Amino acid sequence: MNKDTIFQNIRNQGGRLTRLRKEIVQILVEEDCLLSSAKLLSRLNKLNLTPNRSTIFRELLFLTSKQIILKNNISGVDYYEIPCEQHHHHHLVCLKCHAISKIEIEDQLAAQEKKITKQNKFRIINHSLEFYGYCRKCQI
Amino acid sequence: MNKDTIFQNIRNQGGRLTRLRKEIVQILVEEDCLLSSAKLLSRLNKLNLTPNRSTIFRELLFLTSKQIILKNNISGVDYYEIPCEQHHHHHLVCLKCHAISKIEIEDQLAAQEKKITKQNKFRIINHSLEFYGYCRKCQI
DNA sequence: GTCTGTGCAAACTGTTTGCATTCCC
DNA sequence: GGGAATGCAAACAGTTTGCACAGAC
Repeated sequence: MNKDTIFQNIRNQGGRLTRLRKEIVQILVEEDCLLSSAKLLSRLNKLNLTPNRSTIFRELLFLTSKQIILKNNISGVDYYEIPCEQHHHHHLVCLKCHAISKIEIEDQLAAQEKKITKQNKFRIINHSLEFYGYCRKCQI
Repeated sequence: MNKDTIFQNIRNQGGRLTRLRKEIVQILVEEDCLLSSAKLLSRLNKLNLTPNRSTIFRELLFLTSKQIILKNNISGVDYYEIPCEQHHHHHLVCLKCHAISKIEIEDQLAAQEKKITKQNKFRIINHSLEFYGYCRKCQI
């Protein structure tokens, strides 16, 4: 999803296009992976935008509620990303430096979900799969 | 792993067997699924044990460090369970009532891990897979 | 002008830490 | 008796909320 489509989407849903909101979308589009509120804030600071943290949280809540971004809590902190409609992906999480990277693997999880739903009477909405370990830099 | 083996294991590693510690192990063995510190505390209360919360956290840290239990953070809160050596399992997490249940599915994740490690120079230690949705009771 | 978005301060949840006391072995 | 375990209070991180003001449309 490119940023202008997203802006249109926001307008269509009655949202306003403030500088902050546009920059946040821009940053998330460019990042193309999970980003924490703290990292997002420091990115904004570099653009001379110094919003209050509560504003960031509210903005991320807004974008999540409009289904523009997805929230994923990893080890206690919330991360956000723009979903990629074609390829559902997973993440590699470094236990030392906490870096997160995307990974695309073939899995039959979508197929499994149907089976699980049937067998367990549990209606699955989504899933999250993270691999924890040590990234290249942190292995030594 | 049964509780007496665990007690022996604790003794062997220099840990003491206090009433609290024994009850916590007992509760986790019986639960046989993820339990939060808060739920654990309320189970203990029913047994007329009213430890301080910090004691609970320290106890769970102790058991984790001794590899007797595993910690899994889901949506911002830590859950603990006694690992099951034969079958690695995953979890169904209800988005409404937050109930967590075990699920065993055939996956090739162990095989995938080797491939990922090779391709990404990322040494995987473990993974976590959770399915989010609505449990039987919460589906209306 | 209206209603959404924002800043500020304060509350909140889950977890961690320092220090003095208790009690297991 | 010595060291591990515990209670208590206080700190901490990440997130949420109430209220007043600012700014997009």
